[in-house]
Amino acid sequence: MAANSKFAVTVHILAYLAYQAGRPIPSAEIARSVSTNAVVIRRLLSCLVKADLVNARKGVAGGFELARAADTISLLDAYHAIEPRPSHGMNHFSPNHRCPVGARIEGILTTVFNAAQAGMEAELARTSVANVERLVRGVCPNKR
Amino acid sequence: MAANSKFAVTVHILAYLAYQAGRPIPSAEIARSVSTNAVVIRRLLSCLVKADLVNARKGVAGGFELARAADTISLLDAYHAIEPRPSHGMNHFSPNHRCPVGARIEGILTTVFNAAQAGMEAELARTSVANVERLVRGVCPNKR
DNA sequence: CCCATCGGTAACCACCGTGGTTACAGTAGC
DNA sequence: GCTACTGTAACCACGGTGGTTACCGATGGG
Repeated sequence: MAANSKFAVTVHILAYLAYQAGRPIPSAEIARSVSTNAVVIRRLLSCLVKADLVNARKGVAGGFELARAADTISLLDAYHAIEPRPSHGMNHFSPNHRCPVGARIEGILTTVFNAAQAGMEAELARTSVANVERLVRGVCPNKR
Repeated sequence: MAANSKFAVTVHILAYLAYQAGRPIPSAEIARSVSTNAVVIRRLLSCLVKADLVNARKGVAGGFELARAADTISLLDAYHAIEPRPSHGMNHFSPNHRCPVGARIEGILTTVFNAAQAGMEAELARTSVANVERLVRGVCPNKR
């Protein structure tokens, strides 16, 4: 997954849990909706559980449920749950420090990337799982 | 490159061209500053030339130069030059359309991603190559 | 109890994007 | 024509990641 596919599937999962709220949903059922393997779903749900966005119940008739009301879970919460620290691709980048440009560019790029990231995250924060659910239901989008 | 490393190197290139303005810079010299191979640099510069951000001159004493003043080239211009259409990782994502959630989620995600992308791009647009060059020189950042 | 159902993970494979490298054709100036 | 460049193609190696199988542990119903 291009790092965004993970996020796309995650939002799909949360929307599904919101849409089918009221009972525990097994990973196999979500996998059918996403058209992928149940393990892929559980891998992502494992992150969501660790971030306290979702509760898991094992055993017969177990499954997953949203841990809070859908309108208190933003897509930014989901993003942070599965993408802990955006590496910005700077790992493969170690310029020549003997060059005046190479010596300073790293810090500058970090600042630029942080700003860009913040801009993106601000947008993600504006949409909640409840918003997505309403869109799925086809009713008024009602952003915010 | 994690898709951002390309961008990191691109900004480095542009900053270098601005810093060393006044003469054509061969790719080998930039490669030394970035600590990578000259072909990698030329690959990216090829995109920048196609986007009319940079001019290339072949032959002896040839090299690359900024095509416009550094303060008229934003980092967003650079981003668009090397990342034409952000696929959002949605290529690997084809949910089950027989499920009400799967049927609608794709369009919703596209909207969400576009908004997030717009937020990021708005931030990139706020910084010009001249800003980066000034930061490299260590003088007043003077954003915008 | 025991068994069916479910989450949680490890292990492995295949694929793809991409950085690095070599090679070579084309071009421009001396 | 020689030399110093760009512009690409071709190839390899590596890492990230989606897909799959397998197995352990937990839970609750009979």
